[in-house]
Amino acid sequence: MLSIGALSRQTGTKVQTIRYYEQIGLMNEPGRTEGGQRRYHVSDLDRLAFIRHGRQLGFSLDAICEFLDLSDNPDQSCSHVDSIAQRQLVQVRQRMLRLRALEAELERMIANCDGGSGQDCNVLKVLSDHSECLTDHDSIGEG
Amino acid sequence: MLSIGALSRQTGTKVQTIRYYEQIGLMNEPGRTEGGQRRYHVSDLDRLAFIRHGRQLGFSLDAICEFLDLSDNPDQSCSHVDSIAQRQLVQVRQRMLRLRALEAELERMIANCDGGSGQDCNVLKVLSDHSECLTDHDSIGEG
DNA sequence: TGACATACCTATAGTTTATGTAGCTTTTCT
DNA sequence: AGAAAAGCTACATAAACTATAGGTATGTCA
Repeated sequence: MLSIGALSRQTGTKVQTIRYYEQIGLMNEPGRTEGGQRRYHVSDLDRLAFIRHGRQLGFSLDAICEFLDLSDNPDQSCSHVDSIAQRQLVQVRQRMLRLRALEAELERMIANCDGGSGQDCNVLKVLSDHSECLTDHDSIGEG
Repeated sequence: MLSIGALSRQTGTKVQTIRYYEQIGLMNEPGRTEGGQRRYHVSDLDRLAFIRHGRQLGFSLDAICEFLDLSDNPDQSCSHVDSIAQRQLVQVRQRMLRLRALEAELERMIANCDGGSGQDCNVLKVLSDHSECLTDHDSIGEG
């Protein structure tokens, strides 16, 4: 049996966050000691690790909820889950492209700076460029 | 001159969000019509597009504020610009590293998912197996 | 010109995903 | 036994939006 602190340490999740996940129904209510402290099973640890991993990959708690549902009743089709992951991958790739542009611009600015003359800053230009982003307007939140 | 709705459509930003950005000082207060409606210049559109792209890349509004400062006062002292740019560059590179790891994982997830039943859904497998995960533990929020 | 739909306005409250704090209780360690 | 560490609830705060209510402007079509 694990205390909430043990769970916290082993998953890198704040204690409060674990309680929050319980509150919103993402984690099951665990058993309690006589004195009222939470005690978890290893399966809870797995579930929490799953959730955190999903968050690290950028999935919303809602999406993770769907993953967990599928995992709880594995007879359903997983195509929906798959499409969520696909969408996430598209976003990740778009972000990388933009980051590369931004990296180049920052490097250029820093180089110019060393040269000592007055600089022009194109940071805004590289990221305000609309040409390659017609498809992802709705992609800030995830689904 | 663009209405707030036009700005909204062209950048994929909710009208409320644009007003929110104005409220917190990220967007300048635009001119108004006689009747009190906001009217924007194309430069506002660029600025907003920049902000949205920055957000899509995971930068906080604070960080975006710094970028905008660089762009607004390009004749600031070199050392100031340089230090901000350096710091942001570090962030950008960290972000790219993380995204590369995520990309690999998402690819792994999606591979072999034929939309069949959840029994052998790779997405779920990848999410529950943390061992091959290269992403670092504390990297969920942004800097 | 006038009606009407649509877009816009302000103000306020709610959402998501947590994190922080206060004041008290339980567990654990020596 | 007594203290320190960890846990408890409840409430507050944060960032970055998003929604709603109730009213006003604007633009278009007859």
